[in-house]
Amino acid sequence: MGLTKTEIFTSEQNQLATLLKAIAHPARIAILQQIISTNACICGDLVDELGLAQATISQHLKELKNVGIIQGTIEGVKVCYCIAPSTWAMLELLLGNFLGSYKNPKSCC
Amino acid sequence: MGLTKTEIFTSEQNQLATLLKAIAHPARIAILQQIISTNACICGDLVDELGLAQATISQHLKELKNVGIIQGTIEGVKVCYCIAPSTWAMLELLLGNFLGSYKNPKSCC
DNA sequence: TTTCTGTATCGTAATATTACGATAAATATA
DNA sequence: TATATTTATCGTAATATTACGATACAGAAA
Repeated sequence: MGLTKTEIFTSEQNQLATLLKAIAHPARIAILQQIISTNACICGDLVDELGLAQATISQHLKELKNVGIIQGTIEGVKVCYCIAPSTWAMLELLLGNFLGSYKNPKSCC
Repeated sequence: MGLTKTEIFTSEQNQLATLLKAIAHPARIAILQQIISTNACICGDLVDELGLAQATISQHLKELKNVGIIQGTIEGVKVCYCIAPSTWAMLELLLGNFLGSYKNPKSCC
């Protein structure tokens, strides 16, 4: 137990859940907001911006990278991260389908 | 450790993360889709529809209820669940702000 | 009242997540 | 070459999540 039973769900449900889980943490939301706002990519400035240890930030970046939401390129000693457009678009698509399926109707209860 | 440092993030970041975390599981996505599609509310039919034990479904419903995404009313022996419109709207708003802030530009790396 | 039905809760095992210090690895600079 | 800078990884402690059997609880039906 303690293990999500992915095999009983559709790949779309699993995919959306995986992407959402990657975003469902305030630190990772903050990281993404930083990457977006400094539209040029950001590096380890994140450690200064947020109040988390360098190892923790690196771990969060790894999670975002693993699901493909961000991508990084090495620039000398530093690493430059940015949003991966295709995954971002996929997230918007899946979420749009999901959220849009609820047509705010007669709330029945 | 092992405890998210919510105090260093904005309430908006924390709120969005909390809502997303509630949704970021395939079983809870499936539950919400069932509730939405049978626009009349659904009860413990969820146990038949999904392949999870009754205790597990009840636990997932509790999580969705705790963050206010669904609401339930007792109907005799059964319980009728439906989407809570205001929380759903809040989620759409916060997510729209967040996802919309990325303007798919010159992916810099 | 007794019994059945639907749901919630308790307890628990397996696993995952979060955070961080310490350290390694890689590149730049002196 | 030696040293500093930046990032990744390892190890680990604290906590959270997922799933389920067992059981409790409440209302309906017999």
